[in-house]
Amino acid sequence: MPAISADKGEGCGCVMQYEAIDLEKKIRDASLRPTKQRLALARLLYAEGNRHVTAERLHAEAMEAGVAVSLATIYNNLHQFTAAGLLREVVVDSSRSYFDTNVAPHHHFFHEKSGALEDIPKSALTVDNIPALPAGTEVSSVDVIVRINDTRG
Amino acid sequence: MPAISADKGEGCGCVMQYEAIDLEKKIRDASLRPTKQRLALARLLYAEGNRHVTAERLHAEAMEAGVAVSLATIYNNLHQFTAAGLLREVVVDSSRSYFDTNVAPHHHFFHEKSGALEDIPKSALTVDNIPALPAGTEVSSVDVIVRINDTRG
DNA sequence: TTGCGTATTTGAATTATTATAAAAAATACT
DNA sequence: AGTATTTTTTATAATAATTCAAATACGCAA
Repeated sequence: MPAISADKGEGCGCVMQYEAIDLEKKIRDASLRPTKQRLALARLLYAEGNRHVTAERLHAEAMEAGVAVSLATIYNNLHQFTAAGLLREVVVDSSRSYFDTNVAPHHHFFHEKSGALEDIPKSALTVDNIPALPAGTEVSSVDVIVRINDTRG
Repeated sequence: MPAISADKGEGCGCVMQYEAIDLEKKIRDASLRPTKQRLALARLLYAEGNRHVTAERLHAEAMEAGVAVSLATIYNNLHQFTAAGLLREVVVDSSRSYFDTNVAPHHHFFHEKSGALEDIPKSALTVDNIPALPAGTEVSSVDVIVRINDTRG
């Protein structure tokens, strides 16, 4: 195996090169090692706009992209990214964890039937009059989930 | 074992009697049979004010109260009660399910460290300006979770 | 480059939950 | 009451999501 490999040979790679450097910096700044697996996952996560991903889904995408990573690695990295503020965990369904690449404060629509998540910008929704907190505590975050279903009637 | 037993012998039992009748009606109205186990669980759930319970916890309480119910029964009943509108499932932590005996619309404080849940009355908090929903969908519920932590600094 | 210490990866284990199938209990019918 | 029918319970197995700890690979210093 050559020290410097092209991974995916096709295309000019210019943009990928920029992305790669960008992502590598992102990872280094989080004091994580830019390993082949981690970079591949970062590429999948941050390639195009904001995403809501489950571990299972990311694993499938990695396999599909020809990167053989174990599920345990997926979980490790999702949690490390979350701890570093590169991802945010969204709890909507008690049976699985979703990770959101949008780490700015915002809320969510959750389509109960399909399991799909959609961002609601923070500015598009207001939460007011939060009552006094229990003594000795402070707000860590305010999560609003608007659960929606198909109209029927 | 006598046909009519007092279960817990101490005390006058008057209030318990009322409660028992009340709970039996509640269960019957949900088209469920008032079995010994189901009644015992209902008693534990609705004995005193609103509660937030996990399956594991309810099971422990049942055992402690001398009622031998299997974990499968706990899950069955929690789900049946939820389907009947007697309980509401609250998703705060993707690793376990909480069931809330308060089925009126309201929100929650969630203490991240201890895992404790506390109700916020619906009237004590306002959510406004929910943006337009995706086409063909309607709101099923709006859940607000105020995640809190111990003050430190 | 080589070797070392630590971060990372991964197969195996663990946990919460659900499914199954047979026995027990509750209700319905007569 | 006596019997049939249906619901419920439970032991056990199965599954899904997640975590653990041993083995590996990486990045750095010499």
